[in-house]
Amino acid sequence: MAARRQALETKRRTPRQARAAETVAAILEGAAQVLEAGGLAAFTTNAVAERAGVSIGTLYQYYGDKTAVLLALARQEMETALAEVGRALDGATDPSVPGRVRAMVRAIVHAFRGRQRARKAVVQAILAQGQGIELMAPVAAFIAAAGARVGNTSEVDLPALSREQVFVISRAILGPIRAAVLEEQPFLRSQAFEDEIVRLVVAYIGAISAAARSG
Amino acid sequence: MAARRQALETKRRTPRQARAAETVAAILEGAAQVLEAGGLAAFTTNAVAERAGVSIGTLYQYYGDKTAVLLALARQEMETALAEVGRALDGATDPSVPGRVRAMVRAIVHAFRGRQRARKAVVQAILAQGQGIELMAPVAAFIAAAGARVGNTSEVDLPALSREQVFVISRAILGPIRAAVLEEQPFLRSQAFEDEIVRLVVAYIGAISAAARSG
Amino acid sequence: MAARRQALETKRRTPRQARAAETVAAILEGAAQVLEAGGLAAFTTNAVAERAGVSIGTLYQYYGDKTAVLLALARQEMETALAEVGRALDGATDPSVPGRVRAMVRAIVHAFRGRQRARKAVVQAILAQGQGIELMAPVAAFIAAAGARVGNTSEVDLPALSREQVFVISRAILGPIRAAVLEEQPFLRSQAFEDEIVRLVVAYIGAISAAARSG
Amino acid sequence: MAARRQALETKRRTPRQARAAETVAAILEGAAQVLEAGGLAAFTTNAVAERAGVSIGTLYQYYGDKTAVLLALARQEMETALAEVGRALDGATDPSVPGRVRAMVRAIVHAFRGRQRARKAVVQAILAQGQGIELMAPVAAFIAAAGARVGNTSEVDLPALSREQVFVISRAILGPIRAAVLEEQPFLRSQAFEDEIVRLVVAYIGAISAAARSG
DNA sequence: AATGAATGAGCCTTCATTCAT
DNA sequence: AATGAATGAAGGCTCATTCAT
Repeated sequence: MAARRQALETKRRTPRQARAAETVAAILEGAAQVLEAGGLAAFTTNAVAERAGVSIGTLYQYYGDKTAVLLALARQEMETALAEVGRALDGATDPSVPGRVRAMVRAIVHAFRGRQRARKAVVQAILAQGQGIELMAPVAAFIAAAGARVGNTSEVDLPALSREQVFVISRAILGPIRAAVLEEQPFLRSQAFEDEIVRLVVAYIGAISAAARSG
Repeated sequence: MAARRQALETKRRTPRQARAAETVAAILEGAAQVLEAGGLAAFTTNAVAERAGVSIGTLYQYYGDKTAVLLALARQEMETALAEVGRALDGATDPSVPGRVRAMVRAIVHAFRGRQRARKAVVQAILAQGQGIELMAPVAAFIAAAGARVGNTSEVDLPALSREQVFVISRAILGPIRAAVLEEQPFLRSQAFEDEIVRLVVAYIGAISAAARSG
Repeated sequence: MAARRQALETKRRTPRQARAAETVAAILEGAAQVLEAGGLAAFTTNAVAERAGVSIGTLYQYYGDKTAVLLALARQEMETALAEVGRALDGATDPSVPGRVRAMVRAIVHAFRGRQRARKAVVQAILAQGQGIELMAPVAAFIAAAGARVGNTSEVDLPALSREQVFVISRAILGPIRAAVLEEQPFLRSQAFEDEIVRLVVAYIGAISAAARSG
Repeated sequence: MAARRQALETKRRTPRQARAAETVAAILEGAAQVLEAGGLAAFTTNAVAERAGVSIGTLYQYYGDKTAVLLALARQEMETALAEVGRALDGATDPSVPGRVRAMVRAIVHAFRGRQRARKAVVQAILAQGQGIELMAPVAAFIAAAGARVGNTSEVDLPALSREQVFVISRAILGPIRAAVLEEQPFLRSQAFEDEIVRLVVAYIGAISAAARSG
């Protein structure tokens, strides 16, 4: 797992042909399956290649090293989740602040298509690699933007958020969910848990707003 | 070709002599130093033993395997931190709810005696091992108890907390700090960051209290 | 800290290419040479790989663990020896019972292509591993079958043998030879030794036959 | 297990006091128990010392190395067995050749006080150490002497035995028993098995005797 | 583009043995 | 005589990665 050449460029070869695109998809699917089946400990490049039905050589044709595969999988799932959050925000039946927050929380909780073990493993790996920041960046940005959107409502009067506030608000949403995933908490998908996160976030937003008014 | 051994009992042999106690201390200090210097990747049993100034055999006399060393270090630091939090709570100059929360946050932020890399590595390892829950349990219990203490104040009227509430409140404190540690955020020890966490927690407590009154 | 693996399946990967077959042969030849040169104590996987001219990783690509290499070598030599015994029995110039027994004894004594140290080491290892039975089974079966063949002669009238009788007759042949190998007795290949084993076996067969007639 | 200084001198210090004799006995008893409980794989000097209730240092005060302990145990059991065989021979109710052989076989089969696992482990170890000869020597001598005693009967006319004959006759008795022990054959203590060994030995003695008369 | 046999650095762990107390 | 903490050489084994085909 020592860093080699281009550990940050996720892909080594950009697929220009349909066949190659299939191969890449197969590899990521294989990676998710290996993770789901055996967790991080089972995640070896050879295992992924075998599960994906490609040779180990082919895997390395597309991904420079083991980490790149993991990162690519994480990125793919993150984008899917982000898109879902966006969709949830736009199509929220309840356009109030709590309603929107609830929609976001629900979308995030249900991300990763139900593969909880794989999700846990990806989170662990990302954290262990210390690459949490890069991957979290778009999420934080997204949430900051969402915060701005929330601010454009008559309900609350939200000022431009400081970096600490963006950080805290994004962790206030992601943090409890991530922790519940890692700890395999049974209430992850429960209504009560969702309620509390919403309460936390809404209360915080309210506090910021109140401070801005009075300050 | 040989029998395995239990990997969950942290210690293999309980020191009965002063010399042995020194050895154990040396091993944990060595572990912390290795982690601080090279992160998780450098954390090999041989490296720890060498840094500790003991033979690899001695290390294994006290710890059944590599993980046990890490866990012991984590436990030790956690207890130290918990004790500091308790001291901070008792001796808080400002006995108000925000004052107490601030004291807790500050104690946690400054835990691990400033060894940020080691702290990060320990957190990563604990998460990667999936043993986050066990180690976090006393922390969560502590915070829940602290929450109860807060409730016994005239300021707020806090009901008995549900498990989801205990979970969310403990993550609301620990989560942002942990994330900032893992991501090596520069504002970890800043006043602004501390302010925001306090704001988050106090707002949440207020919301719970308000809900209890009206509900 | 890692998952273990099945240790009883001798081969891990079945060679599908000529190159792989050569590698497997090289490993077994290396194993035999290491054993011949240094006995069981020198039999380390690293030594075998080096002697075989392959990397340690390659060795483990074909054999799951150290024992598997030893077992594979034992099996290979056993099969060779069995084939030779069969050839000796069929082509015995003297078709009488003593003649056939003598042919068997001679074939067994001269098995393992003269590598006495390697043979001794293999026998020791097999015994030490407690896997003597499995490997001896085909030999015992072979001898039992040979006994039946002997019975189909006009000379003797041999009834179906009990399991104890098969056991004793096979040990009566193999036992002294094995003991002589292990103890490095100088008379192992001598005419006198051969004579005595033949006498032992023939006398026993005669006694069984006589008992059957009178009983 | 590499040979060190005085691997052949079993004992390092001759006990001159009762306390020391007890210690030695405790060590051998501990060794037998470890062997019986966990086989050869569990036989480590530390385990033996612990089971014996003495410190590892004390063990090394009496036995120069690990092998010495094993050898001492083997020797002790062998002497006990030999004494029993002698008693069996003298007190055999049936003084005929078959009667005496049967008494010997029975005594050997029931040796090692029923600790079959320990017995198996000791046999394996002795064979693996290549020290089978030394330990077998007294047994072979004993059997040769017994053979001479048998010869002094009116029944058979047994000449002085050649070394090959002594070897073969002693293996004809010990070999099947040893093999049955190693392979954990269920019929080890059965009447049928005893019968066959007796038949084998008696037939062989008869054949030698007949050859001497005619030759 | 794909294959998969081969590589080898390096990790974890065991256990016989020593020696200061 | 006894103790037991400490030693450290040595060995089994994994797995990311390469490269000839």
